[in-house]
Amino acid sequence: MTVPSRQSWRTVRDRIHAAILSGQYRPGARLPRDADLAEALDCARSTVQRAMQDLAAAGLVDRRRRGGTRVRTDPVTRATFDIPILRHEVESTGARYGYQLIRRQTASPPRPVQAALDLPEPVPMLHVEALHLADARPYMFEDRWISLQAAPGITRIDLARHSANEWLVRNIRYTHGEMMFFASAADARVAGFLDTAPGTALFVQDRTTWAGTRPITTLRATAAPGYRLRAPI
Amino acid sequence: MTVPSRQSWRTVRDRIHAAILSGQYRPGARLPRDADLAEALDCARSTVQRAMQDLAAAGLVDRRRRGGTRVRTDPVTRATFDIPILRHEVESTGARYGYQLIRRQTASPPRPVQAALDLPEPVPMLHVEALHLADARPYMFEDRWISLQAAPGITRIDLARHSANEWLVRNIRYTHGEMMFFASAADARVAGFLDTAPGTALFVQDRTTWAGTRPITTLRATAAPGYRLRAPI
DNA sequence: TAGTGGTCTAGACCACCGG
DNA sequence: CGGTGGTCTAGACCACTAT
Repeated sequence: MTVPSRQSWRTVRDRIHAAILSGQYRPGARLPRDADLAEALDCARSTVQRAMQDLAAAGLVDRRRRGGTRVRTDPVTRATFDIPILRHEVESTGARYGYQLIRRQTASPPRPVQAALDLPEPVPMLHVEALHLADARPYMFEDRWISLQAAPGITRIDLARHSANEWLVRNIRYTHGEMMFFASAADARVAGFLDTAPGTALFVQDRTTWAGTRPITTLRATAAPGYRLRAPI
Repeated sequence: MTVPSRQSWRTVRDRIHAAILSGQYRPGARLPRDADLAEALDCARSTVQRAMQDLAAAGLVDRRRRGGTRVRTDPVTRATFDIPILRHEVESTGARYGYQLIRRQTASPPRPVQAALDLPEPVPMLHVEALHLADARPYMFEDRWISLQAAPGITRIDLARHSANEWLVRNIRYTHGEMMFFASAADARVAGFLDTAPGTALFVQDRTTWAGTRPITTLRATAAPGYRLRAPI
């Protein structure tokens, strides 16, 4: 008869986690194999498997066929964070979201953009510059290049009213991408948009997305002073 | 008879993902329920479940009991990144790692540190300042406070030879924590350590970790100019 | 309250890799 | 080659919630 032991895989995970925290299994130590843990914890092996999968994803243990499961000697600190639609990010702080188009034109992207998109040769793309506002104050300046091949529909959008950000995220799905975060001193132009002094230290993110091998868009977003990116770990 | 259909859950996931990308299921649309998808894709329901779990974790779909699975209208951009041990981060670039202790003393933490750790009242902690080097050049300046209650063993470590970073990560396990990233202008002292001019825009990360409700350590790491944090999405 | 996802079980075979 | 994790299956019951 099926006798579900009423313990979720999370409980099993936490028990194993606690055992590691307590020092029962030291860094580098090998844990019992799944089957034995399952017996000890009175659950099915697949439940242990599910729990271990989570611990491995969190970077706490390392699992190898034949090699067994070991407590990682050098656990990585793994953080996950969400980049929401800017409108929601702003509104979640209680501020009113605003948006302002600065530039919209078709052009051939400069070398750095070509490189970021892995373009072998220049292809006309849509270049958009926009300012996102929180309570009418500058929040983030966006400099974006959009592939007309990957997102042809973008040309029919009134970008003075709708942010390319939102349209793209809602209409063009990506398979993968890359983000880069760094600090940069504001140049005169960006400083002007963000209403700050040139040279101010600003938080910048570059983001590029693809659908398969086809680039969709690459973006440089420069946040106004005071911006912080949070991530739980 | 058991007839494994030789398709991994990843294949099932990718087929569903492709169907969404192709527009077969538009944003907001409801997907068939797991059981029907399983039949259509000729696999077990648990395989579809595993695939959907991944798509939901990636933020592409939203799953609710009774409500079914829907393509997210506002998919979040979710990034995961690893914060490795600095020694490894430096060495992976081909550079030689160096480490230099600047300060080590027991003291009562200042207000901001108390607040970050949720400390109701001041408690003596170990304060460590150190400089991490890449090929003998400044790489990152670390300003750390360590709970003597959570990590008593740290007092026996020769922090002039071993970075607190490495010892903690190898010996004290945390249950959760928080990271914050932002840009900051170098003050005179940090500028001196990082061999740059005061006012330079620098990439800063604050990191705090707990074991349950007990704080372990809080850290502010200021990277030398040029530092970039990468994250695949 | 009915329908859907969430989880558990027991068993099987496979893929990888260390000894 | 043998042992371990990875995955799949079929079936069952549970938990949540949209209707």
